Amino acid sequence: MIQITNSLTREKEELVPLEAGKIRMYVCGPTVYNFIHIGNARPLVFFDVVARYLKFSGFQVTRIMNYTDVDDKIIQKAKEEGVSSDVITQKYILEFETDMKLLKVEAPDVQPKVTDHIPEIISIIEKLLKNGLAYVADNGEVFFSVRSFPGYGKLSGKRLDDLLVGARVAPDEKKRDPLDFSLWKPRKETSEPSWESPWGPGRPGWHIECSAMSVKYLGDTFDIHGGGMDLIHPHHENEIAQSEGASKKVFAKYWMHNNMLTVQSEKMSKSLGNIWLVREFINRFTAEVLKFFLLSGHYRSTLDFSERQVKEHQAAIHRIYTTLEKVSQLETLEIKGSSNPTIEEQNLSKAGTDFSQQWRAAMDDDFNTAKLFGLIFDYIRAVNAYIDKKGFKPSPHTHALMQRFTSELSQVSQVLNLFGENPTAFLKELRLLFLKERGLTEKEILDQIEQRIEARKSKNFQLADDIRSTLSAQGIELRDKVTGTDWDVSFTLGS
RNA sequence: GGCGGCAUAGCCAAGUGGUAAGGCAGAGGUCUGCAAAACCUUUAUUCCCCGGUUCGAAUCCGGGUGCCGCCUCCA
Repeated sequence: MIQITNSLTREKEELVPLEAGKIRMYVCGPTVYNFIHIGNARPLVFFDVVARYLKFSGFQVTRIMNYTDVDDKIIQKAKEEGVSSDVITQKYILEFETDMKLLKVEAPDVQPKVTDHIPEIISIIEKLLKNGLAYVADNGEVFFSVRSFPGYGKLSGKRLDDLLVGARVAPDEKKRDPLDFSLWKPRKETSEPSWESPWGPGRPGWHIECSAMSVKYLGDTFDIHGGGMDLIHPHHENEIAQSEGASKKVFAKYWMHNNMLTVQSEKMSKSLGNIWLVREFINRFTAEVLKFFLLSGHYRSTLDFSERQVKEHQAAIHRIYTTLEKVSQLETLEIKGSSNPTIEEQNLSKAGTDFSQQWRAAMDDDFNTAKLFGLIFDYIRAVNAYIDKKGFKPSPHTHALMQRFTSELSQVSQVLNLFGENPTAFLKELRLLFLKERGLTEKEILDQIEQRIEARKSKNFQLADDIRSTLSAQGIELRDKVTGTDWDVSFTLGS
């Protein structure tokens, strides 16, 4: 049984699909006028995981995420750059797709654009007018009449009279009530994108697009609507008013909202200027580290970003991949014969059984990825304890135990979209990125290692140790093995 | 002013009535020429404060304090 916290009821509820075996979900997508930052990536990564887990649990999932490609900000940016809005939106849709690929996040089933759905939008507005929930102002602007919709405020818990006191509601003499919001905006300048409508040339308001596109692809009522918590009011509240006002049916059954990413306790946002672009982060630290970070806390909690946290997560993910690499080497080694499993082997087998059951339970419980991470580390410790026990020799059971581990992790990987890289290649990438961060080259390190090998041959341990400690101070750790000296990086140095 | 969220170790973080997961950092040990990785042990008598309910509360209730978000574009 999967439970999700429904923002609408503020309760954790059992997920019961409207249609057996199927889940239809809609998540608000980007306004395409800029590069996305890692705060924007949180819902992209999280709702991808939601969809993946639902599929993993046997549901057929349809997921829609829109592109908002008509908007004041786009028009403004187009003006600034002296180009048409299309130029801006086409560019940033491509950039968004690039970022999604860098993140290795699966694309939703449909990514509709507002500009391709003007007839649908007009048709909803007409329904709202017919139902007495909207009105046309003298200049051709169409407004939604908030006070005519009795359920207004049910998602955000806000009351209309309280909102008025907020004093930040823009006064506008065309509106019958200051809280009414725009469904259709008349064209101001011919250079603006506009479409013909029964109310003259113009363009849709912000909220109506999501109502029109969700209904088109998912029907009047669908299962899950997701987005960031900052969209609850007014965006999602208005979507409910429009959709339910037009169809007279329940809009979305479950509302899921991810919390914000903060920097020093302040929301990461374009307006505050404290952003890290997705591509910058990935180029420096990999998509794995970003996704690990974004899923390391529960989705309903704020997540604070700092460079220190990045290092800690790098160290954590390095630990996971180091174990995966060790295991992959043992996994190929099959020993024939028979023997009774040792106590260690029985324990590891049980750890696998526990893990298999517990990680699903964690995900069933409102997608608790943070708890799942804890379980992974438990399992990893059990595996390391077995492999690295003094005097360890592979037995006829080793192969199966390692395969079990790999197969459990690969199932988790399917769901979290993490830990699926080739361990050796990924660890190498981490090492090289680490060197790049610090302006070091692999050759410098290999040269140092050569010198140290010479020093050790001549029993000059003083020099050998000096080389080691110099490298160590730079975050490079040397490992002497029978086969030679390897090097690796230490992420939390200096923190 | 209204609505909502959060407060758990040095840092991050899970945990919604049964006696504090996990990661990072720290300490001691095993291993090692010295190290590293890995493992073992250890690090919060206590979960912002004050009351209450209960055999029992980080978890429920009441009252404070602090931080954040939304009410304007924001994921």
